[in-house]
Amino acid sequence: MADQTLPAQIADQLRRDILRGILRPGMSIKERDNADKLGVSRTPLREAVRILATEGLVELRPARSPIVSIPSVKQVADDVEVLLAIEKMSAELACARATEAEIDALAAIVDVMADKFDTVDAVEMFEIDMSFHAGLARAAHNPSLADIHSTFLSRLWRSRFLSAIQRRNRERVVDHHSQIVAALRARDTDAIRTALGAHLDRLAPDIINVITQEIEQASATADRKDDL
Amino acid sequence: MADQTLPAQIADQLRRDILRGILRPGMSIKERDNADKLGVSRTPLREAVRILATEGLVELRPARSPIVSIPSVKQVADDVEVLLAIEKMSAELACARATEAEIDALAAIVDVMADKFDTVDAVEMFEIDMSFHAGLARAAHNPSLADIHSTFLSRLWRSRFLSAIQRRNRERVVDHHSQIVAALRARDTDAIRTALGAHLDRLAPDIINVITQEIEQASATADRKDDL
DNA sequence: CAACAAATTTCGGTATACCAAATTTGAACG
DNA sequence: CGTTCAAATTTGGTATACCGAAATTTGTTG
Repeated sequence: MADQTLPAQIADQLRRDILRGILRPGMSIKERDNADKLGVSRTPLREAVRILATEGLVELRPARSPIVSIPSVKQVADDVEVLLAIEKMSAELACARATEAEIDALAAIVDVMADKFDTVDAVEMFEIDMSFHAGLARAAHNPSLADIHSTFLSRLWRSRFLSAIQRRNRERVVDHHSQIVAALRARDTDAIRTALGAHLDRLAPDIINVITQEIEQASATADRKDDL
Repeated sequence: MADQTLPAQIADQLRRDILRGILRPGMSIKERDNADKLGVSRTPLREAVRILATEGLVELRPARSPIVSIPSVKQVADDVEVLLAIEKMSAELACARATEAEIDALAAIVDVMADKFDTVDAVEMFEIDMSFHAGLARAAHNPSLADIHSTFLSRLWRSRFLSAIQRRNRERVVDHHSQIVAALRARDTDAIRTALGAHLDRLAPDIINVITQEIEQASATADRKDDL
C-alpha cells in the first residue's frame, strides 16, 4: 500500500470518497482543509487533484476552488458513447490477442461472481464487475487503449454503480460475461460483438436515466458546503 | 497569449521543444534547470511536466528526473491503433452531427492547404494538416472524444511529422481531405469511412517505419546530456 | 430594512526552503 | 589499473511562506 507515490495515494483516497458519494458533486475541494484532514501538505494534495481532473472527476476553475464534477447529461452521454466504443474495440482485439491464461483469469472472475452471487453487497459485486471489464481491456494487449478505458471507467464509475444497484439483475450480468468468455475462447469476433452488444446496449439509457434523476434531486437540494 | 494558466503556457513551450526535436527523446528534464531557463519557479514547471506526462510526451520516474519519452515501436503502434479508431469514429459521428458551418470551416482548411501548397514549409503545412483532423474530431460534437483525440494526436505529432515530411505527397493529402469534406456534405457515412480509410491506412506502416529508423539511430548515438 | 461599498478573510498560484533518496565523485585498497 | 565504498552533490518530493485575486463580512448610507 506504500509503493505508490504520495499524490497517487491521496488521489486514490479522494477518488474513493467521490465515487462512494462522500464528496458529493458540486462540493468544493479546498486545498488547505483537505491537506490538513489527510495530514499532508498542499503540494501533493494539489497534484492529486490534478490527477482527478484528468480523470474528469473534479473540475478545475482558474483561481477558484476545484469542485467535484457535476457532469451534465450531455457529458455523461458523451462519455458513455466513448466508453462503449473503447470496450467494443478492446473486446474485438482481445478476441485475436488474448492469451489462454488471460481468458482463464476472466473466466475465474465470472466464477467468483457466480459464487458470491447473493452473499456479497452491491459495492463489492460491482467492483468485481468492473474488474472483469478492466481485464477484458487489458487482454487487448494495447496499454494505450487500456489506459483510456480505465479513465472512462472511473469517470463513469459512480453513474454506472448507481445504475447497477438500481436494477439488480445479477444473473443476467453473469450470463453475459459467460457468453463473452465463451466467445473469447472460440476466438469468434462476431460472437463477442453481439455478446458485448447485448451486455452494453442497455447501459447508455440506464446511466443517462440515473444521472437525469440525480441532477433533478441536486437542483432541489440547493448549494452545499464542505464539512468541518 | 496570456489567458492560459502559467503551467499550461510552460507545457506549450516544452511541448513545442519536444515536438520540434529541440528536446530529444531520452533527454532528462531537470526541474531547476528548466525552471531557471524559463524564468519561473519549480512549482509551475513541475505541473507542466505532469501535463506532458499525461499526454505521453514525457515519462515520469519516481524520484528520478523525468525524461522525454522514447517510445518503443510497440508503443507507437499501439498509439496509432487507438488514434485510427478514434478518427474513424469521429468521422462517422461528424457525418451525422457536423453543422454546415463546421463543414465550411473544414473546407476552408482544405482550400488554404491547396493555396499554400508549394509556398509554405513542412512544419506549417503539417500544422494545417493537423488542424484539419482536430476540426474533424470536434465536428463529432463529443468533447470527450475530441479530448482523447488531441491527446493521441500530440503523442504522435512528432512521429507523424517525421513521416509526413519524408514522403512529400501533398497533393494526395489535399485530395483525400477534399473527399472527406465531400462525404461530410453528403452525410454519407460509407463514403467517409472509405475516404478516411484511404487517407489513414498508410499511416500505420509509415509511422512505424520512421520510429524504427529513429530508434536505430538513437542506439548508434549513445547517451546524451542536457545542454548548458 | 435593503443595498452598496470598503475592509477583512479566504484561497489558489507561485516561490522558496528543507529533506531524503539517488547519483556522482574520488580516494583507498586490492 | 580496476574495483569498491563512502563522502559530497545533485535532484525530486514535500512543506511552508508569500502574494494577489476572490469571496465574504461588515459597516454605512439611502
